Amino acid sequence: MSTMTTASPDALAQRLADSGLRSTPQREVIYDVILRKRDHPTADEVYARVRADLPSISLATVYNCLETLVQCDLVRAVNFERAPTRYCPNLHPHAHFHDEQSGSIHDIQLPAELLEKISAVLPAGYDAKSLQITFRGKAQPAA
Amino acid sequence: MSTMTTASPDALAQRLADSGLRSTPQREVIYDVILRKRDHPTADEVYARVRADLPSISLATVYNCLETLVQCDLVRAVNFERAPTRYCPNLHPHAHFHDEQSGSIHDIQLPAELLEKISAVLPAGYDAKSLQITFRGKAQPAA
DNA sequence: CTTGCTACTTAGAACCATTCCAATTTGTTC
DNA sequence: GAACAAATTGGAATGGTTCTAAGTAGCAAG
Ligand SMILES: [Mn+2]
Ligand SMILES: [Mn+2]
Ligand SMILES: [Zn+2]
Ligand SMILES: [Zn+2]
Repeated sequence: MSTMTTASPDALAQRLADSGLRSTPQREVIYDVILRKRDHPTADEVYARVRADLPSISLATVYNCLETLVQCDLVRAVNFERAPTRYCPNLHPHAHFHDEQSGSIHDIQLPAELLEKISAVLPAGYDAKSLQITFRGKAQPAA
Repeated sequence: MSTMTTASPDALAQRLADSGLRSTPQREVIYDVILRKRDHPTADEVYARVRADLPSISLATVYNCLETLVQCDLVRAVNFERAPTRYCPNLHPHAHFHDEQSGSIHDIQLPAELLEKISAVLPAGYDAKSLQITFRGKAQPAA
């Protein structure tokens, strides 16, 4: 299978190599931190978590590594309004639900059938490379 | 009819009064500028256009007035990634297509039927107040 | 009218997520 | 293990937006 959606930590070295990049402790720990707790942390939150393992890492490196992971398609960057960018390890096509109460982000699975219907709404001449769908409202903690 | 989608310039004074706010030259010109050219200008672009009529307006006032218009539901604020906020006079529910070549934003009409299908994808317990749909890609100048 | 009250505007400082920069460190290749 | 390239680092810079404090303008009694 060619598209991997829940990449293992080991996939990192391979992906980096494919792009002519090196595997470094910083990149490994950052990727690991994002895979482990599958919320949608900001760069600052990643920084805080990574420092447990790498106390001397710099925030600039966190930004650099996150950018690298995004380029390598191992992580997605998602934005809500003008709030700090968040990072998402879910590579399936999915929507985001932003809970206004808690500030938390929930992934919403999207049936392929629906994605097609949405893309079909584009007039001729429009060629969409990406589609972003964001809900905002109240989310009950599901039982 | 209760919901107005292409408000006249005169609607402004009424909407402001409804919220206990005053109609000012700055608010009138800014609203007018956004209605006239229905692209999706940034605050800076609004500032540039408004200065033709009000050369001494300040950028802070532009931000203040735009915020007021958004609160009064006369204009919508839309964000693309972390780029400067853009302002949209189209109050119909619609998606946005961001043309990567030109940087321009195009409104995409959404059938109510599709909007329902999209909202239906939310699990029980999720109550969405707003939905944002953004395409990104290449758009041919339609004939 | 005038006085007082409040809303509004203004210039500039502050904010803050992110990017840039120059210097150092690290890893890889011969 | 010298040479070279890639990556990391701390700190400065950036830039859209918000804040602050002072000034201005419209309105409501008196
Ligand atoms: Mn947010
Ligand atoms: Mn943009
Ligand atoms: Zn996600
Ligand atoms: Zn629009």
